Amino acid sequence: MNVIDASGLLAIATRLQRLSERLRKDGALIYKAYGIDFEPKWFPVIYTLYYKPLLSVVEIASEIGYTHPSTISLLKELEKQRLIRSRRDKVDERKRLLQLTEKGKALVAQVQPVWKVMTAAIAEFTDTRNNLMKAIIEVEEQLDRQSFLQRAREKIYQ
Amino acid sequence: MNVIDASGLLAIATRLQRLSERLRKDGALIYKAYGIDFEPKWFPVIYTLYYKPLLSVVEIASEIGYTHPSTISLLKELEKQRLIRSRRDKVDERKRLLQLTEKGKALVAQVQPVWKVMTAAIAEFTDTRNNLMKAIIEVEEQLDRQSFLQRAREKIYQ
DNA sequence: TGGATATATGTAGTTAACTACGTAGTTTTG
DNA sequence: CAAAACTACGTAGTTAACTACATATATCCA
Repeated sequence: MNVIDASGLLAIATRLQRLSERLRKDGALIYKAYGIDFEPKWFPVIYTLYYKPLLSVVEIASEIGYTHPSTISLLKELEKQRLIRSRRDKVDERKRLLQLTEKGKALVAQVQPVWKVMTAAIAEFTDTRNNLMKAIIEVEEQLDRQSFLQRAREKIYQ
Repeated sequence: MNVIDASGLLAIATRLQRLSERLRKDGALIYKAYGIDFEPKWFPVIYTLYYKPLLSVVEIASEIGYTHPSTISLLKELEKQRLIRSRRDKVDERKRLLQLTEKGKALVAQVQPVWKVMTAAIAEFTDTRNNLMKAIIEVEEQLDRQSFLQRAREKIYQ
């Protein structure tokens, strides 16, 4: 047992990050194992545009929970891959509207079975006494109610 | 509800990362609120050297679960801050042994109460139906038994 | 109705992790 | 006991996120 794992709740951010990276790395290998040219980091944008086919840059950023500069660089990469394309919004000239190309839609069709397998695999290893996905949702709810910072501030005076 | 949150288990890596960053950011603000010059990223090394006072670069890297180049850059920063110091191992000249300086130990003494408050706050918002820390530990156990990749591979032929 | 404010996008630079590779010292082995 | 393999550390370069700032368009209000 290493010291960090033994530190209990204090290292929770580090452990969340470590688990995330572990899953992401295997995710990349799974796409490869299926012979599909798809990177895990593309998932949020592609998945979002599949279900909401025409969105602006800021709308996508908000959907996927990234900042807009991060989103822009993702979008650039996906446009270079010809998986998405954009056009100006006629009504609001500031906006650039993004959508999947035919190639992008074909890729989604190709990855659908992999997403199904992944979902099944994740369901398998997160089906433990304390369900990870539910725990995440519950903690986010708690934090929306009162943030980590606010809670810590309150405890100063106790 | 955004598309990513609605995607269920598929976006679990993204959501783990997002939660981690949310906690880390608030962590930084909490240290500041207490008027302590301490960055969340220092935690793994400082905490490890507090409990295991003399370790080599690779030993620290392994303890905190980072690669050794990442660890080296963290160590450089902490040496610059004069919170840790190093010396060659007399027995094995390849090794560099790290330890906390007096300043480093004093800083630990100073942050101890903050860590206590943080632990209490984290315990509070993770005390939900599905306990987040326990869920992480359980999932890591599952993955040690059989990785995400292996599980996905098995499902190809089903 | 035009000046102030807000919103949408974009660019530049930073950061904190990573991989790949190189060198030096230690251990193993034919 | 010397060559090969391994281990420890370090550097260079990459990546994927971020913040800060800039510009253009739209909206609001005095």
